[in-house]
Amino acid sequence: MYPTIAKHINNFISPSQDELKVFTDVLTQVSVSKGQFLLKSGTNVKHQYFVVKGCLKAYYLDDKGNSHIIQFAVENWWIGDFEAFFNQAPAKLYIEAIEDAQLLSISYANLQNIYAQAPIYERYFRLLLTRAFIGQSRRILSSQEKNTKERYLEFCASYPLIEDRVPNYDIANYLGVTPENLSRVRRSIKS
Amino acid sequence: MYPTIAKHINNFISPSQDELKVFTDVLTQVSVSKGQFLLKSGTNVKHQYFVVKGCLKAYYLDDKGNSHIIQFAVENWWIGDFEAFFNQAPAKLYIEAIEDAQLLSISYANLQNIYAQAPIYERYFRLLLTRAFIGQSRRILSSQEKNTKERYLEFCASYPLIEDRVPNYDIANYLGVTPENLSRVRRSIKS
DNA sequence: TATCTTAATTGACTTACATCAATGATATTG
DNA sequence: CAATATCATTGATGTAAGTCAATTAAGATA
Repeated sequence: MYPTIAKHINNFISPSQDELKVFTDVLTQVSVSKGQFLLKSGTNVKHQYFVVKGCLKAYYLDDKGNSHIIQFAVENWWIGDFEAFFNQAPAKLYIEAIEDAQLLSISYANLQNIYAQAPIYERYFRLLLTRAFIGQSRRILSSQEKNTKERYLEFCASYPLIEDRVPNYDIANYLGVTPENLSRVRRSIKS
Repeated sequence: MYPTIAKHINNFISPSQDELKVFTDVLTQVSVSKGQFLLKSGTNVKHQYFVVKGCLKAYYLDDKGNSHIIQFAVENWWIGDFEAFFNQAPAKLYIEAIEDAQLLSISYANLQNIYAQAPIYERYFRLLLTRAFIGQSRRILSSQEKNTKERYLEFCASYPLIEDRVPNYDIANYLGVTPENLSRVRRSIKS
């Protein structure tokens, strides 16, 4: 049952068969085609999503109508509007499929039940969060310390799987620069 | 015993008296005077610190010799080189007292014991991490979406307690701008 | 209080990146 | 395959913020 996510969980914790079942039993399969939305700003956030197959982006649309990509997700990543999920508030993010995607979703209510039934998952999400927190710290540092060229190279090194699956303007957006600027930077790298 | 941190813990979880004791029993009191270091880059990171009194900053010194403030901490905040602590690796950060400070420290080994003895603390740190993760997400978004003036105003609104305790050049550094630029921005706000 | 040090401000100049506009390259679709 | 839309690249120009240098203000120390 859901071998992909089971394997992922086993990378962080060592649940018993029963504990594993507690988790996988409440998962639901979800599919989205390229260009479609898994979540839209303003709607209620009931789920977090684990990517079995495909590629997605999570972005914020600001007052001026500019989008800001918060996160990409490929296989074995969790994605969602984490803040809204945690606070059970309306979404501030859009989540859109960059490729056709298959996901597993878990609801807020089910996750709370899991924490009660199998506290080992407190640890699982604590470890996931730790990793995500460290990743974000690096991103903040990087944005202050490095210029666009360095950040782009770092991005390519850190996300070799993602780089070729995501259009350039999305990478530029993620890095917080214009596609024009990224284009020039990429040319300067080649020469 | 350590009422400050006990109160903080009770904001997130509801431990029994015994569980609370498990935690507070292993805490150690630490003091640092203004200008002194709680941690220096390259040293082993054995502890995380809870601020009972005072104000500190955590910063990274890059290859070019520029510092980048990652975090400020005042009363009731945890501070440390979280990545190094988690990976039990040498510190990349410096932690320096901006005001004379009193802290409580917890060692890595003790924390692992606590997780085993009182798993409720998995939850405590999961919730702390969740909050910190959301805060970082906001900081990343803010740095992309907003100009210096807006970010400075946001900083003042978000950290009213910290603003008056931290020198301007430290705030500028945290925001990722020069003190000169922040000075001009502040003037433009007054008028 | 006077002295010394450190921080904040201001001015002149430079630069990295944004913006606007046009062209070239790739996909997508009838 | 041609037509059309979308994305990437290139050029010209504007601007926010950086850098360097000097001055003023505020703390610290004797």
